[in-house]
Amino acid sequence: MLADSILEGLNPEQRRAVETTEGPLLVLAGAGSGKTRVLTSRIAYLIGVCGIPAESILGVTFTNKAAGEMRERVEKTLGPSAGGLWLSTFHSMCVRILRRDIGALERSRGFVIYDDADSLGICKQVLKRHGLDPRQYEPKRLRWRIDEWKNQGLLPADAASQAADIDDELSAELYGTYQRLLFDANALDFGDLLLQTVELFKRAPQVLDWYQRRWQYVLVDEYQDTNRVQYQLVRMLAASHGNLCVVGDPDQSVYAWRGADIRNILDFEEDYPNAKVIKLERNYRSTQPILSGATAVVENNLGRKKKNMFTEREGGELIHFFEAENEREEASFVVGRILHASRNEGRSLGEFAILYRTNSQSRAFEEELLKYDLPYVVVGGVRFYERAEIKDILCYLRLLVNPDDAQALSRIVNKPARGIGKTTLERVEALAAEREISLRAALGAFAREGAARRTAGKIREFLDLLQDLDRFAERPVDEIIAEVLERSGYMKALVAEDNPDAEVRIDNLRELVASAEDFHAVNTGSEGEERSELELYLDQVALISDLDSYEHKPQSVSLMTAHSAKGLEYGVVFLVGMEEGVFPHANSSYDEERLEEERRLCYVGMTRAMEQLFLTCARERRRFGSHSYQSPSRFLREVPEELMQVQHSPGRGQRSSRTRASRRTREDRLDRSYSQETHDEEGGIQRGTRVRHSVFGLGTIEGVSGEGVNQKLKIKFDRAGIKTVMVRYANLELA
DNA sequence: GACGCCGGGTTTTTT
DNA sequence: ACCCGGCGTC
Repeated sequence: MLADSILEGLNPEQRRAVETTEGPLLVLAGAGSGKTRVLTSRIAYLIGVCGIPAESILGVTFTNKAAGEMRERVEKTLGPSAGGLWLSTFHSMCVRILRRDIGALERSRGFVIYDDADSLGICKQVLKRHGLDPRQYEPKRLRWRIDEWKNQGLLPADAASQAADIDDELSAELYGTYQRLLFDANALDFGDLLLQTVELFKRAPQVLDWYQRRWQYVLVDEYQDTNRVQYQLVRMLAASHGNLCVVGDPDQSVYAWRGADIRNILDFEEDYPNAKVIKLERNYRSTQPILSGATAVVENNLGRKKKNMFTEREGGELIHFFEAENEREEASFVVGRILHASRNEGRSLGEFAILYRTNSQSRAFEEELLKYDLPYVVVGGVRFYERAEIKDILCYLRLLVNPDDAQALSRIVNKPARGIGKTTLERVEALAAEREISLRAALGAFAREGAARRTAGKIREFLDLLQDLDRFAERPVDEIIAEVLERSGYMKALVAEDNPDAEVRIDNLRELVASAEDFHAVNTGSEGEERSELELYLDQVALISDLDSYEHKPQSVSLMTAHSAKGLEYGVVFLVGMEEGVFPHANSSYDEERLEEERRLCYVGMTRAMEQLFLTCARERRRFGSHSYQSPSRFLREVPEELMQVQHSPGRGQRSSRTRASRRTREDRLDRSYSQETHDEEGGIQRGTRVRHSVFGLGTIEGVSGEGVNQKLKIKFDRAGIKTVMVRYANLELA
């Protein structure tokens, strides 16, 4: 009965992938082949049909979002019997393991997780301690090198023994110092979460044994994106029983730059000799021209495992191609098509996605969407938890959990300004290094011994503040944050700034408090946890990505990089910026392997489309503030001509007939309309002014930012709430 | 120690 | 064009 309902609607290959429960299994799942469905059905089958307890199953994905969706779908099929199932990302799985068992490595379970910025800060410290000039040996390069080693599963000693030249030897030594500083701060960086878990399993076999017994069935999603450490981790976990199911698509491997090793999936059959292989080649997503076009592109990669993808969605529109004069025209074309299709084809805005190679490309499209008041969501870019003000407050919180957190301490020691500046901090850091004590201890010591009376007083005040805050550590997180904002004087200092920029930051902090309230509300159920709410909160924010919080809004256009779009699908996709140097990216254009990765990324982008796919490029584009002229992407030439249909600029003649002169008039016209609009608003713009917006109605100006044509207004509308609009597009009237 | 100006790098993709 | 860090001035 249950078996039937789980297997119902699966094609023979999918069904086989679900029913082959024992032993190593590789599922090669092409784009749109129902991979997630297979994974969730398989889990449901293991629990509901084979009678495997949910807690014996481990499912690993790359994003929290994917894990959450999978859990949701399994629970829908099975109800409460899915409880105890472990579905998580590699990173959060490792955090949970380490929180429980890192004691076996003689480390404290109360470690904090360092993000990229913290790691970079440590790198700077390392260079300082080795007396190296950061201009000569760049902190970023060191950070990158260390990350690379960690992705390969190498500790400082391994790195040193493999060093090929003097430069590598030095770097390996710096890596050693880096690890010591992390250790002293009781911190682990992203790479450590994986690396130290492998290390734990190596050094404490009884711990590994415990997890091997616990998880009798291991599933890994997006296996083509695993790096060497993740590979080792999976191998260790599945070693005793071999019940390992990995799902992936070599054609969608786009994270080699982050250490992903495509060999992991290509060599699976060698690594696990009795492995079974199932290919899912039937595409349920895209129409024929889209699938054929995308496949034609990726077939230009050499050394690729051949797949024969097919779709039953015969017919369908050809792939549309549009070449714009510049990025403004490109954006205007895309948004024009969205307007047209949403009005005439009855599509909701949520069915459209604009995909690009780099985050910086979002801007032109955002401005154009703003112009027509079309709601949109940008995924990625500057992440919420990385904004300066948010990080500041999180650093205060981190210090409540881990007083040794040197990065957190040095970040907030003078935020808000409290008279403990750079010079003092440098002296304290030197003292900490010299006596091998924590930064916090060094602060105290400096106040007692080295500091001028004035400075000593300020340091004491600061240390008192931290101590004062400590008593809130066990309270709900939103309350702790509120206390920090209040008692540190952080909020007061921001309010005193009294400018639109500070107001945005205040809003962000309010949002932080609100999201912490949510966390508290959701989290109150899990009482039995021995870890405090604050600790759980910090773990979560450290591992959350922008993509995780991306909710598909049915009434908003989605904007994101092709990388972020992996695993998602949309009715209409615009893959924009198809120019040499942009896509493929200039940095990847001269290396065959990297170029192939760009090509796979193009394949990923194209296969996100279900019914309509638009490829666009611009002849001219502003980059780094100056003009650049690029030829159309080579990937465009790789799409068979008969699958493409050239679009022409709306309201204008054929491309060939367009002359410089006619373009000139157009630009003149645009220029005129801008200056006119700006002129209309002159003198009327300031806080408190009442204005009327054609869509949002009456509102009060709350803030002004930007200059000239880029001037933006933050307006509190009586009915529509607070919105930021660009003056030149908003069509405002004084009310 | 705070503030402001200047110069250089930046935009590759992110758990 | 923008952001950040470094350096000089107050």
